[in-house]
Amino acid sequence: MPSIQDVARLASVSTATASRALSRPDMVATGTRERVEAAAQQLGYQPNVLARSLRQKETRTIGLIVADILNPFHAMLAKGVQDAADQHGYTVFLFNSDEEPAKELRAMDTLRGHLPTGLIVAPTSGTRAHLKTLPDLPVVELDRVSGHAGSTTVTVDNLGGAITATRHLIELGHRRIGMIVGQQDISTAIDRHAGYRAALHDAQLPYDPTLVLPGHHREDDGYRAARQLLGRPAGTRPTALFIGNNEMTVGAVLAARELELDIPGDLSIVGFDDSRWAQTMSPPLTVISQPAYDLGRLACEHLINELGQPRPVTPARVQLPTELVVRHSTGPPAGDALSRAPRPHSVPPPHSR
Amino acid sequence: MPSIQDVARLASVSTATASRALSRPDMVATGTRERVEAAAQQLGYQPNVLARSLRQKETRTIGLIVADILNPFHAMLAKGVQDAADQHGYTVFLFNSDEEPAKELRAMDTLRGHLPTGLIVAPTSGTRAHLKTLPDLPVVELDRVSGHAGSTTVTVDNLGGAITATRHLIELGHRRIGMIVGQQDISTAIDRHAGYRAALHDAQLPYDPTLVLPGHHREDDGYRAARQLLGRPAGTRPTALFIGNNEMTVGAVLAARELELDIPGDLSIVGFDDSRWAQTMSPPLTVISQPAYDLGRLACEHLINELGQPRPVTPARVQLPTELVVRHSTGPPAGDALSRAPRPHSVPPPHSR
DNA sequence: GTGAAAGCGCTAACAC
DNA sequence: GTGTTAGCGCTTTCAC
Repeated sequence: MPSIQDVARLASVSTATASRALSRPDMVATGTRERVEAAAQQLGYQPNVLARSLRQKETRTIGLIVADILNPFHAMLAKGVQDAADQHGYTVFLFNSDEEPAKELRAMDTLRGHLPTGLIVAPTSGTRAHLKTLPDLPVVELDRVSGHAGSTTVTVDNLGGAITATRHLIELGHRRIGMIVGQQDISTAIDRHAGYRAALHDAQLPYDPTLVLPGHHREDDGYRAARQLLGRPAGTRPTALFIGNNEMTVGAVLAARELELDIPGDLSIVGFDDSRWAQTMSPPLTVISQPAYDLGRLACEHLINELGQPRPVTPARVQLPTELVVRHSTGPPAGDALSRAPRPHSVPPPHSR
Repeated sequence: MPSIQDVARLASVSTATASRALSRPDMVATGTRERVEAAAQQLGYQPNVLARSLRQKETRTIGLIVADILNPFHAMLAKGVQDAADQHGYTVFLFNSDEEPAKELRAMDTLRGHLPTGLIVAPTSGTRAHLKTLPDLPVVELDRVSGHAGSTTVTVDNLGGAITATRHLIELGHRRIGMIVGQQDISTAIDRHAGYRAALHDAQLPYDPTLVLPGHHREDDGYRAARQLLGRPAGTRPTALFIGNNEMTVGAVLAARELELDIPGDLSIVGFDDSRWAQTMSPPLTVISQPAYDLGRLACEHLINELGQPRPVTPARVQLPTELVVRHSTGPPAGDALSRAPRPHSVPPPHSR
């Protein structure tokens, strides 16, 4: 790798001039600039980011910690962050916490040594404590909030989304609506749970805690919780399910299939977060959709914007709306309008394009 | 951030000794070592990776360029790479090429400035040329091969997988088997196409080029190609489709649904690459499955292993097997055993767990 | 076993 | 406008 010394020598200038010519062209005579540029070009010179960062104490690097890159929602968050970072000349260090606080802490330690200019994190239950190890780093929390005082947050309206989802089921005539909820130390799970309760309350329906089962956001958790809820004797079994995240929804749908329940004839399902899977599933799933890409993009842009500024006393709170997308996994409960006889799965309607 | 100077001062030693105590404990007296460790602990010292890398000319960083992190297959590759890197104390810089050679080149330029210890890349059509800009960097090509002479490659047996897939359809009685094939400047697409031809040839079936449509690996390409193939008049329309990647398979399935074709009654489908979508689709899809995680893991481990060694004349070629997973999207052609009357979609069998 | 000193490649003060 | 020089934080000779 040629260094700036090589470039300077070839252009017959000092390294300082070469450096200026390349990073502050206006501080240098036109002829000199051109000579330096030609030399750099000829040698295929690429500045050593390490040396520059060490000197400037500024790496133009952003740390990103998502919970699980295999989850399409998180992959989309990452994509949004990366595209925005790219556009502003920042490089992203991506880490997975796999929802494990310990892994998240390891990622932060590694990151710390790389002196990122800022950090974007989709929090786990440990994040609030872990962020204390990075006192001077600008932090944006993405999708979930940890409670750390100094973080800017970029989230969706989880409460509103959950209310809308639950209300949709209520309006269809459901009275026994189960919920599969995420870990109660994760903000999104708490908010969605609260929304569910609020919608029931608004409709003057009782909140039955036995209809609410917890999971850890994984497909398996959704499967197990659904088996348990749907295994209840007829009459106490929920006629509809609101499920707190995308992965658990998959599990719940598989459980319903295994029990040969017709969706939505025997059971209505609303998931949180849209995906191709939800769209092409049969029947296509009614969901609360989230603007995942924009969430990631905005998190990154807010972070970069804040870098110049002094730290405000109250960090920004960005909240994006969600949207109810009604497809074919929700309908009136069986007792209402339809016979309880088992029916074949309906043919899914053509995918709209 | 405390520096090693701070640690040294607190432990009343020179920076040299502090450095040794932390990275080469055996070169230092036990008492000294303990004092330094205590000081480091107390200050929350984290070595500055930039300074270390600059000095050692070795960053313990691996560049990873995948085609599309939103594609679950590529996300899984990335996960495999990252887990392995993590385990060996390496940090991964992840980039997306989005299948665009220009983006790939940009990623490589950025990467170059960060002096990665090695590079893992899922090639685009431009990779072979681009790698010439990184002459001394150990490179592992992942999933696809670019033709670059110096790269170790970690791939699956695409030829064998395609032969198996096509033979499976032939054995079911299909004679008009269409293929939707990827870009013919991507090695996997070439190999899968060749496998398809080879299997036809082995069965003494003619190769009909009008039954083979190209796509650029995207869902939309699969959709369009399938519409075209399935729009042919009955009698010349293929009774089965072998599709060259996961995304295009989604598009093809949606096209078949739109045409209200029963799968597998009217049309058998085999996809390349398994996924949760393929498993939970109705009907569950017959696929050639690939060990994506292992592919990523092995790519990383090979790269790290090679770092010490001198560059061998002939780089390693690692090839992992694929596996035919027969589910319910393949069956005998309609003319053979079943009526051509439209039938309702069959109820998908319970998901095995 | 430990310390002094040099230097990785770069940029920013400071001269001129 | 340009050159000289110092120094970012670290590791590594080379002395002792």
